[in-house]
Amino acid sequence: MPELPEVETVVRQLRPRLVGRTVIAITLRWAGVLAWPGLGGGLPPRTFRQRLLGRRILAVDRRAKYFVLRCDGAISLVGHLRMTGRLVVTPARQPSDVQRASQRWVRAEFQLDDGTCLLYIDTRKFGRLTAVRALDEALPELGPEPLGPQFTAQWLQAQLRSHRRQMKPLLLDQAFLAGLGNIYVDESLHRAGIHPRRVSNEVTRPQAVRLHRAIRTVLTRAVSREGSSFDAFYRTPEGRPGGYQDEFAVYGRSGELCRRCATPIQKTLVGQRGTHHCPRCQRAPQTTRQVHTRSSRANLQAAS
DNA sequence: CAAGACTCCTGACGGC
DNA sequence: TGCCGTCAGGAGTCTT
Repeated sequence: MPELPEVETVVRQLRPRLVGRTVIAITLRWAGVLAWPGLGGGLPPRTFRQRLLGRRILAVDRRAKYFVLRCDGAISLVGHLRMTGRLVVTPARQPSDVQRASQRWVRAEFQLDDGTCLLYIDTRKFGRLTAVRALDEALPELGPEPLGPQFTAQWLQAQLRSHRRQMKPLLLDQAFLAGLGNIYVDESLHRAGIHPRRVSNEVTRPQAVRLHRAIRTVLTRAVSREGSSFDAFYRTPEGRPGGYQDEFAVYGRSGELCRRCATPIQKTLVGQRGTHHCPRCQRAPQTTRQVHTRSSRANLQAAS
């Protein structure tokens, strides 16, 4: 599922093909793709077309997991790939085999002035598109970019202390830190040796420093490998799978052995999310129940 | 403020 | 073989 590294890859590969192009026609194959939260149900197709037709694409950027096509006339085409969204540029005449196979999942088509076509493909229909003048009309509250200058170890430590939330859902919260998803949160927490249920204000200073470095390392490596592909869904706009899945330490490895300590990786549910961790490298926080129940006290005595 | 439930959607997969 | 139920998951919204 596209997270920061995947969207960054998409944006980098689309940039040379899109910058300078003009949108000359738009076909919406599924109007629901415009249902944008926080914009009164999203733009009517007519408005969406009016805002974009004839615009020249000036830049292709990323913010969090959103892609942003900045156009002249101060209009931006903004979108989210959610689970199964893809963007590809096809030479209109000769779509590749991959593109032909995806035909039934094409939700929007943008014809460009050089004869190519930008396709927005999305099997599960979770992805969305919109067109706005100011970016903050479309984007919800977002935390800092984890690869940007604002994300420092000091900032992270202060923020962790000022919240009292489980680490997994906190790092998934885009208003806290923007761009991490299920995969990279699990990978980062493992690398930092922090249990996904650990409460944020109990994370020690050295752990916060390690987590900061882990997030940066994991994301940077994942970007350099063009993201992660482990199912049929994520492919780069050039049709290649990413390579970072080869480096997964925990994600999708439940039952397999931790590469650091050879303990079997566990899969659990944390905040309604499938969560992978190593029970030895990432020690579980002691819950009040564990501390106070009679049975645990008996266990402790038995153990000692 | 935190956390859980529920929703959207469809392909994949397990069970029989 | 084929049908059917279940699951996955980003993020918004609603409830506890």
